[in-house]
Amino acid sequence: MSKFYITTPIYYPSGSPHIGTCYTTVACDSIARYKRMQGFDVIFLTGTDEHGLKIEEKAKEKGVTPKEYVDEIVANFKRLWERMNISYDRYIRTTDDYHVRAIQSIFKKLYDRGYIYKGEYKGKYCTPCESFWTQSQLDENGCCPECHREVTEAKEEAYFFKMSPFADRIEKLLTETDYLRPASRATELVNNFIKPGLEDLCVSRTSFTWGIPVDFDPKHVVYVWVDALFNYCTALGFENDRYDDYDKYWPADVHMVAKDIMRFHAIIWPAMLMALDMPLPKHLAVHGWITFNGQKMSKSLGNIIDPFILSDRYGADAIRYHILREMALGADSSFSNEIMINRINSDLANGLGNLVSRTVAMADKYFGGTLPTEREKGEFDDDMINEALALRAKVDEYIENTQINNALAEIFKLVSRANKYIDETTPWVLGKDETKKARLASVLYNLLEAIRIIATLLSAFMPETMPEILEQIGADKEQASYENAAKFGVLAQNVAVRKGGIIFPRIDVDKEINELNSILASQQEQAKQESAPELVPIAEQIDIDTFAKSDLRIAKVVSCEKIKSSKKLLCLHLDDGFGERQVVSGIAQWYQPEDLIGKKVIIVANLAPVKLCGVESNGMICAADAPDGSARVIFPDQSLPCGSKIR
RNA sequence: CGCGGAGUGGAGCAGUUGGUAGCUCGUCGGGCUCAUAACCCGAAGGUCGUUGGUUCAAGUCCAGCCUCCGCAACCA
Repeated sequence: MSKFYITTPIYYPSGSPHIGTCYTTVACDSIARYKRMQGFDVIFLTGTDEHGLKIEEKAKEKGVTPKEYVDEIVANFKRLWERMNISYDRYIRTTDDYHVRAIQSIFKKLYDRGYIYKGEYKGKYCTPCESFWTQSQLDENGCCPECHREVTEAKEEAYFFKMSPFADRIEKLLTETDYLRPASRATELVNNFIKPGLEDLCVSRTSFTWGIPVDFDPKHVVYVWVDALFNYCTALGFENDRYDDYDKYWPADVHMVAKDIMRFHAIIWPAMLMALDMPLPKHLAVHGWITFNGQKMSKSLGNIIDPFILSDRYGADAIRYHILREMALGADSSFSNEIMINRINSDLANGLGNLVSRTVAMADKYFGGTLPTEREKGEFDDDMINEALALRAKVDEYIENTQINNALAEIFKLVSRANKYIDETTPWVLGKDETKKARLASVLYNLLEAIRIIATLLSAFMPETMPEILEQIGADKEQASYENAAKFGVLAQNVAVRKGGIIFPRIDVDKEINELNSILASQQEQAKQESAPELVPIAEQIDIDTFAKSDLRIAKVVSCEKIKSSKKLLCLHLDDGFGERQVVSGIAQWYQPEDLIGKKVIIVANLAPVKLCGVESNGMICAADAPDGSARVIFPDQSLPCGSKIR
C-alpha cells in the first residue's frame, strides 16, 4: 500500500480560526479522505505554532501564562475541526515536549554542519523595555510601541542560517520542477527573493523568552523558521521517539498553504531541508485568500467570516462544499453571503438534494420502495451510464493535481445529467402504464446507480451528508466503495430505498441575508468597541528646555504631489518663511494634493533629513490621530505668516 | 521605470500549442408535474480594457497606454 502524507500549515493561535484557515484545512481533509478511499496509507497533519512574542504579549495582557493562553485557543481550533469533520491523524503543537527536544537537536545539527552561525542582528532598541523592534513595529513617532520612548540603533547577538548556498538549487526547484503549484508563482519568488540575493536568515532571538531555548546557548530562543517549519518532520518522529514513522512517510506529498506564507515554504523550507540533506516535499499547493465582498478580511473591517456561525446555520457540509467549489488553486476567491447561499441552493438543494428526493420518492410511489427485478433497456440509458462510468477517472486526475473545485464541478455534471435523464425518460408516464413496469424499474435503477457513484465520490468532500444519501438509496458500505465507483450495476436488482428527510433544505435567500447582515453588524459593533481607541499614554515628563529643542514653525504648502512609487507618501514643497523646503509625509491615503496646496500647516523644522522611498524629507508635518485610524493634518490660523515659531 | 496578478454578455469565471467566443448564476419565453415553486428545453445579452503591430486569420503573439488588486518598500 503506498503512503500519502499531507499537511496544513500549523496555525498561529493569536485569535480564533476564520474561514481562511478553515479552507486550507477542509481542502487537506478532503484530499486526505479521498486518498484513504483510494487505499493509500494516509497521514494528515495539522497543528498550531504556539511560540513567539505576540503570544507572549497577548497572554500578558490577559494575565495568564502563554501556555494557558494558547491552550484555550487551541481548544477552539479543535472544536472547529470537530465541527467541520476534519479527519486529521495527528495534531502537532510546537509546545509539545517531543517537538521541543527535536527542534533543539535540529538546531544543533544545523549549527554543527556550519549552516547556522552566530552573528549580529541590527534593529531599534528600547532600553527601558529591553526590547528590540523592527522599523515597522515602531509607533507613529518612531518610538517604542510599548512605552513610547525613544529607541536607539542597537545590535543583538543572534544566530543566522546561511541561505546563499542553496539559491541555485531552489531556483531550479521552483522553475524546473512541479514542486510549486501553481507554477506561475515561481517568477514572483525568483524575481523578488532569489535574484536580489538570498539574505541569511535570523533564526534566534534574545528579545523574548516564549520559545524553544537554544540548548547550547540558553539566552537564545529558536525563532519561528526552524521551530515551526520542522513540525512537518518532527510530527513523524524525526529526531524524537514519540513517533517512529519518519522513514515511512517523509517526504510529504503535499504541503498546502495560503499565499501569504508561500515564501517560507517555497524558499526557506527547502533550504533548511537541503542543509540537512533531507528529501524535499513533492508539492507545495498554494491557494489564494477568501475575500469578503472583494475586500481582504480583517478584524478592523469586521468582515471576518465566522465558520461556527455558518456551519450551525447551514451544516458543515454545505460550507465545506461552498468553499471547496469556489476556490480555484492559484487565485483569490470572493466570498459573500449571497454567493454562498445561491450556490448551496442551486447545487445542493435544487441539484443533488432534489435528484435524490425525486428518485427515492418515485421508487417509493411506483414500487413501494423495492424495485422489481425485471428490466428493459431504453434510449438515453447508455449515454448517462457512460458518463457515470467515466466520472471517477476524471475526479482522480483533478485530485492528483489538487484541483478540488474542478473535481466537484465534474461530479455535479453527472448530477445534471441524471436530472436531465429523468425528463428524457419521463418515469411518471411509464408509471401510468402497467406494461412499462420493467422499463420504469430500469430507469429508477439507473438513477440510483448514478446517485451511488455521485455520493461515493462526494463523501470525501461532504462526509456528513453523503452517508445519509447512500442510506436513502439503499447502498451498503461495500457498494459505496471507491472500487465500485467505477462500476455500474452494483446495487442489488431488487434494491430497497428508504425515504428520509430532506438533506439540503432550500434556503430563503432574502431572509437569510438579512439575518446574516444583522449578525455581521453586531459583530462589527463589538469589534469596534473592543478596539475602541485607547488613548496613547502621556509620555515621560520633560522640562521646557527639552521641548525647546523642537522647533515648530508655520509653513505654507506651495505645491504637492504624490510620490509615484509609494502608496502612502506625499511630497510637499513648503514656504517656511526662510525659503523652500521639501517634506515627505505619509498621508496620501487621506489627503489629495489639492486638499493641501495653499494651506498653512505646522512643521517640525529642525528634524534631521531622511530619505523616504528615495525622496529627501526635511522635517515633518504635524497631524493628529483620528478615531478611525486615519491621520488629520493640523491647520493653524491661516493668517499666521510663514516662519512663525510655535511655543 | 521595485515585483507580480487581473481587466471576456447583469454577476462570478473557462478559454490549452492563434482559426471568428464558452460555463455557472440571474433575466425572459416554453415544456413537464416524479421532486425541496425544484427539473428539462429555448432565447436575449459580449466590437473579449485601450491603441497600434505581426498574420490569410488574434481573447489567444508583440509593443505602448489606461484601470483595478496583491506583495515589497514606506508611513519623521
